[in-house]
Amino acid sequence: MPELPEVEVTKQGIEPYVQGKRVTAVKIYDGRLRWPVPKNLEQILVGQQVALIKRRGKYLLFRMDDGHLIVHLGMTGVLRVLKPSDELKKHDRVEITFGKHVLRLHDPRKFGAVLWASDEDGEIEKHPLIAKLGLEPFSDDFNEAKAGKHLHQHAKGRQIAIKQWLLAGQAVVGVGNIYCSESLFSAGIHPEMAAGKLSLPRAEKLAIAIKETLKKAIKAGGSSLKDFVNSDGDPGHFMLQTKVYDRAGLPCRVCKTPIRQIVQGQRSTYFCHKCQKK
DNA sequence: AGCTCAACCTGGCTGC
DNA sequence: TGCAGCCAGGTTGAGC
Repeated sequence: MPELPEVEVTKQGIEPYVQGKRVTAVKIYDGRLRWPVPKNLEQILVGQQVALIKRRGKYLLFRMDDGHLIVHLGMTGVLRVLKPSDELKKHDRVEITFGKHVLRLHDPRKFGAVLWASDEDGEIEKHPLIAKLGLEPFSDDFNEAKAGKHLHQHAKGRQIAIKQWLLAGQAVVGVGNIYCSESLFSAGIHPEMAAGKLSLPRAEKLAIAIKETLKKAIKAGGSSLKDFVNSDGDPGHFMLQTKVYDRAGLPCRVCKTPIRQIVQGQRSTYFCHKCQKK
């Protein structure tokens, strides 16, 4: 599920149950995630309070007394707030208890991560996983005046296809595989164009497209994942109205030309070859 | 430094 | 039904 919108919606959903609360227990059901979950996580966390939760790219950073709990949902991770008595489900990996509520990470494919970054190891912004991330799409550094210039500057000289460049998240974070195709469509940019060919006007158009796409998706995510306390956690069946993603062969919603699917960097890309120009 | 590609892991779907 | 093969929202790390 998780691209930036889902992570943002997850953050908003769990915040009321977690912020200001103190950890009373930790259980690791299967710690073999992307990296091993620290074996002593319980020892570290119990007694510590969550000051706040920040989202950085697709990472959730729980500000604790002595450091940060880093959580990433990978491809299939879901964080839900439940009651301690709620039945464990297959693929539940880690749970953190805050008195009456537990936060459970459910992650079938185990690409997610649960890590501890102590304050003793320096600022969280300098953590190896965080340091090289691009700008936050909704930050002031990526505002209307700056965003296009930033993208233009960052793409300069790059030979890589713009789809892969954008997806890499070194210019701007949070644009996953779905919203990457969607944003490029909205900006009228062909995914195979060399990133370095991005003109300033088109960079500005792309910046707007990215923000609009993510903003709409956050709204949609909000309607698809509404009740984090619900013990069955069914996210519902909200169908995202994509313009190109997963629409291979179907008519473009603008010009009716069949949508094409190609593979770039081992990932599917969808686009309209008539609406999107190199 | 930039780029490509394999790898991590499980489940669901398609087609024989 | 069964089974092989392919695909999937992310990201790193090795190797050129």
